[in-house]
Amino acid sequence: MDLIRQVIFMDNNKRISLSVVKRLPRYYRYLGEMLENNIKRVSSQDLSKKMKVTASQIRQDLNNFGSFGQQGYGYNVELLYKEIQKILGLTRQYNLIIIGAGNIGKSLLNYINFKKRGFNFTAVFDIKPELVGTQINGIEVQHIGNLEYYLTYNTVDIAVLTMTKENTASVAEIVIKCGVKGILNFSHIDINAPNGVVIENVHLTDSLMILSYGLNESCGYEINIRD
Amino acid sequence: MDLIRQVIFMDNNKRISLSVVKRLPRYYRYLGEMLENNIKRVSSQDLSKKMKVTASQIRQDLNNFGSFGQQGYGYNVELLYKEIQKILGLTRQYNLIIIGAGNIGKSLLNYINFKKRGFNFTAVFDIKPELVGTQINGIEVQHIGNLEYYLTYNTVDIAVLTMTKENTASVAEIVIKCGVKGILNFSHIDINAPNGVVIENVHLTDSLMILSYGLNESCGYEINIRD
DNA sequence: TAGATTGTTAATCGATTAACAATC
DNA sequence: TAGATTGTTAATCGATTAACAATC
Repeated sequence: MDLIRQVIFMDNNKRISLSVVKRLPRYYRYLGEMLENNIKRVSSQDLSKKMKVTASQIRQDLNNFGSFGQQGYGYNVELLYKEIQKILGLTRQYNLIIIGAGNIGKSLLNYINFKKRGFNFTAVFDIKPELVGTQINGIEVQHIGNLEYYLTYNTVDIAVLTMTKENTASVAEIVIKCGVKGILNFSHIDINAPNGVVIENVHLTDSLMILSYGLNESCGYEINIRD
Repeated sequence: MDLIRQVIFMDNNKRISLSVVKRLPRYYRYLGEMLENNIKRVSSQDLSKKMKVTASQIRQDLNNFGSFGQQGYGYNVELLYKEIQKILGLTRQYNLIIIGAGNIGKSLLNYINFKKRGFNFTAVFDIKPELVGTQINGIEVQHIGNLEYYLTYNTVDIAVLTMTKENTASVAEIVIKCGVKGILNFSHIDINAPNGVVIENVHLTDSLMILSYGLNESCGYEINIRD
């Protein structure tokens, strides 16, 4: 759901559209699988068949960031994998906090893959007094009142918002004020973010509604969605 | 991440692009809020300011489905809300099953809003024997071996896949074979679906990677993403 | 009626695909 | 070298925005 034309400006004035950026994790995943299967090289055509995109798009996408292939040969899988890793910023570690120790918050904390990728949860906050002091996957839940203090003395890269939508606006304000530059928003409400703050929304209800639309053949639609 | 050009064909041969469909839940949400606040009418311009999209886009989007406004007046909030509800197929109930009783599966089962919207969980399956027979929010976990039998004798609209990616392909195959037409896929792998089956992917790792890209200012990017 | 705002056509803009020269 | 495949430019396609006649 694009509010505003979504672009990322590179310092050399070349614009990388969000459509391109959103495809990178998928390339990264396919290349990772090939790497595991000991596949050494891949042409844009090979990859296009596997991924069901055009070879043209793959080459265009990659060439936004540099020339990683070789004419007549294709791409070295490991090299390209590592390049995309760098482009995506996955060579560093990130500190994440969760605000809202409900069910979704808990599942994220227990999801082992994030740590493997360099996304480390360092703190959890909740508004409910009865949750404060309890441990989730080794992290003690703090009261939301501590949030601002915590942010002042700790570096946080990404705040994950899993609280009710009523509190989202005020919490987002604190988090942004304290310099957090990335927000993963699970609450079903929009966040007003200034430039320089990146927001990713995960709206499960929206996803179900889109499914619902697709399923609703009673009104005569024929469906052909993929994403 | 569009694999294939994403369109939905209406029976009158007009194509509704997925970009349009994906915006509908957001319109629906804003109209719902207005309704709660007793706002009776809204012009495309009013709405465009609130939602930070162009008025033109709103009118174009809506006119894919019919003429719901009135010149010189705008749109009746309640009427438009109900129209979008109908378009999205939210006037009926859906039966959902969850395959994978892990943390994400559990949080979805406990998420009260789905029921309110007509999305009812009717069964849960898992491969782990120790989980079978336990209750989650009043639903007994069944062994995955029962899945095919269950699908044969019960109507299921949407299967939510929250298991490990290793089992996703085989489970998806069963589910599709048994006639389930909607899949909400949380596992980090692509599902090969035939025409007529709608898939929504929720790839949390991808979302984090996109955030990571946006945060990575060290390589000189200036960021301006919204979604 | 006059003002406002839709529905819709036309113009623009951006993203995808095709084509091909460069070159490994 | 000959064949393959990239990087990149040009062509196409689709989505967004602008404009305005219709009309409430």
